[in-house]
Amino acid sequence: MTYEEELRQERITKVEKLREMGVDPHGGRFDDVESTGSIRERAKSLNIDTGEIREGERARVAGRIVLQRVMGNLIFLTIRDQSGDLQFGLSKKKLKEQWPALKLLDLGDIIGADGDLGKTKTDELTLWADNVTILSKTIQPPPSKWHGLTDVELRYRHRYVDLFSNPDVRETFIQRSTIIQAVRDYLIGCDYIEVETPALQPIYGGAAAKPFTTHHNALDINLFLRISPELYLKRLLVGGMERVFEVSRNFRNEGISTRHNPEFTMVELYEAYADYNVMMERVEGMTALAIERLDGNLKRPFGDREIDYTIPWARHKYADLLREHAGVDMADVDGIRRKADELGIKHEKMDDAVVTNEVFEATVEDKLIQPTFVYDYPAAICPLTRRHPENPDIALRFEAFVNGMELGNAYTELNDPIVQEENLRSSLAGEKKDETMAVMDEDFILALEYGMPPAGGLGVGLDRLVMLLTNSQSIRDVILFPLQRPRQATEG
RNA sequence: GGGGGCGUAGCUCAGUCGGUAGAGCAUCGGCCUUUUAAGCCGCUGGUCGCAGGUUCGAGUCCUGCCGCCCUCACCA
Repeated sequence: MTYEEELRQERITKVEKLREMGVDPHGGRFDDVESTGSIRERAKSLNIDTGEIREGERARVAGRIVLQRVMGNLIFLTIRDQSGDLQFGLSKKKLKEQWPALKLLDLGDIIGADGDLGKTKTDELTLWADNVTILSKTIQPPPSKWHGLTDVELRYRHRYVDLFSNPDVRETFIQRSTIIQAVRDYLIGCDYIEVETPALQPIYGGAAAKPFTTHHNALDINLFLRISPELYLKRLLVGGMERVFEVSRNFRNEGISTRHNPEFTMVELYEAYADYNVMMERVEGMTALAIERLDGNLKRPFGDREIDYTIPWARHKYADLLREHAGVDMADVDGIRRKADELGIKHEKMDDAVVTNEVFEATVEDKLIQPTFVYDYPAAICPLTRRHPENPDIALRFEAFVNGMELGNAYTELNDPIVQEENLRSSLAGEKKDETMAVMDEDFILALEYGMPPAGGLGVGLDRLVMLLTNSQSIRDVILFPLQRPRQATEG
């Protein structure tokens, strides 16, 4: 038996001992629990004196034992719930009958207690228990009681341990919920409705990415996990749903990095009779509400930088940035190709627009630190976007960048079915076949033929928004269970 | 796929020039009714990621492999 198994066996023995005492080691319903946060708040107005036990000031709390100080017949426990930590005082005098069971408590166990509030002589707010309920006797030892779990691999593989032993991690995911709820509330406040469209799609489209493929047995057909909900949401515009959004889990069968996870969450929205300028306001608006719900601070640290989200964000034309940072004119194809040579980009077999965008990505993107809308993209790489009325080589598209990272992407949507069909039929040299946005979807074209109102559309990467607003350097720190290569069963 | 780094007790980490694998915490046993990472005494705990190689001798040097992190490439 390994030492690890021994430690586990010792705890299993304690579980059996509890059963012999007639104590259920796994508890049950435990009503009317007050959070430790609420208790701390309540205690402020009670003015409990140091060393006082306020008889009759009742409290009922449940949580996990994260620290334990046993002094023979007096035990102090630090109990952690979602809102924070609170000290329990367990005295043999008050808990005579339960004492043998309470001596079996270990770090990591989940318990509940009723008692009077007080303060110890070191002025620590304490629940002096007169009844303790064991809610879950644990058989795995928790990690280091003050370092928590630091091994990054174990943190991701055993996120549940990471969450209860590292309060900062839990706080980040609570903030994630706050941010996404703010995005929803903002859009609902703009008269949007939330919808759900297929994640299993017979044709994938709406983005340029490799899909995951799967198979439906009963229909005997191959399906793709969506890379984007775009083509379905636009069908809803045709159907007369004028403002729709979806919080969409998208799947892209591509590399993993600090900014990419194979499954990620976007909010994608479409607004009839709007355009991409309105979408810029939507990005600003949802971000501002999220910040307001967090701490209201528009100037936020990210790594060693400070990002200022004050509205309005900077707006720059794609062509202007290309001229500024690459020193070439967007219409100067030869100049762009010379620059591509300089940058070591192999562009011989690429379409002009693809080369242009390669140069843009290499020279401009990492310069866009403060929130910036880059607008008016080369039309050829935007098959789903309406053309500029004065220049058919320009598409009414913007991308939002923060800290050199693409946060969002928006169009004034193309609603001309004839042009849309042409765009989907033509593929660009230099684009990989399975990674182009130009995948023909006959039913989508048919929908457009029935008439889609002019509209603005927008997608915002919510994982990346959460990264930025919570100062998280890796997308894995804002995704609860990021993809990891599975380990053999030998791993604990 | 290229480059760099990491992998030692349940957890957090040391381990010098190649010379008997260590500490703290946790666990286990003992003392303890006001602790705050409680304290004190005693014990237990190891496939040094895996497999080879060099060597009288490898946690340490070499090769291959596995996993993770960073980075470049890839990637709306």
